[in-house]
Amino acid sequence: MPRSFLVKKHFNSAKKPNYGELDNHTVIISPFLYERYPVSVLPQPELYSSVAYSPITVWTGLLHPPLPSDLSPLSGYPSSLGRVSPPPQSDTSSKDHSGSESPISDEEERLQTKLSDSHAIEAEKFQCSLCSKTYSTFSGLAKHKQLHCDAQSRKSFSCKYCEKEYVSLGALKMHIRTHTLPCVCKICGKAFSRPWLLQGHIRTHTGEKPFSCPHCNRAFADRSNLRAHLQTHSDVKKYQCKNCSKTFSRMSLLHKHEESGCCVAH
DNA sequence: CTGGGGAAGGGGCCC
DNA sequence: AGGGCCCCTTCCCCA
Repeated sequence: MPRSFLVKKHFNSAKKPNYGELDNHTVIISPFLYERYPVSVLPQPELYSSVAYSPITVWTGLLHPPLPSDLSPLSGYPSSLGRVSPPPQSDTSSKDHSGSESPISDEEERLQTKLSDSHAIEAEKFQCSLCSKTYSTFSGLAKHKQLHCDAQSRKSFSCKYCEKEYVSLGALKMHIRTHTLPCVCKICGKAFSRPWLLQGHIRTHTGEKPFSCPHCNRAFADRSNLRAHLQTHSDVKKYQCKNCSKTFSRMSLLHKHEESGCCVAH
């Protein structure tokens, strides 16, 4: 049964994924998750998709239409910042850059030499513009920036589907799941970004509510919802209006209160 | 209109 | 590195 209220309204649809393109991305959920569901509506084991979810599929062009070849996972390195983009096919070999071999490419080395010449004239020490650490040699500064400061201060991994950027490939992969939605409910076909989100969704089919309120008889399928419910038992709510000191059990309620004019009136 | 419940999204942390 | 989990937040619906 369609639950239209579950469909998030996207005010900026340009950034949202095309869910219709996700047919080939499925995830196998352990049958025990379905065990409480009536057998007649459960998918038979042989009907389970044999295409297990793999983050690798993000990069292998299973989406329709195929992704532009120039949008590699590491294509987000902003060359304008003087950082050399890693080879597109060597994303798993990034550790090589920290090995005993030269961690700096020829191109970057030339750039550093060029910069070194000009900087050496201006100062005896090489100072990191980000954390102010100083180094006696430019190579020392370059290594510091490559291994620490640059990587932490600049988001280097760009999403190929939207404008978001991340400091680590792992974070980017996590985010990309929100576009590819590889976890598909076999009961209703709804897709999710992570397996545990799907598990939580399956509880809406099974009716399982493992999180019980210690103060009343209510139970919840989601821990966060229980936490929000516990606020209703509290005399002093967690979220307080800074103007009238009224407290609310949820931030959304506080926001509603503020938008209703309390803050304007004061 | 307000408060609460249900469902879900997403970043961060830990193992 | 990847998966699981935690936590916070948001959205929608309903009483």
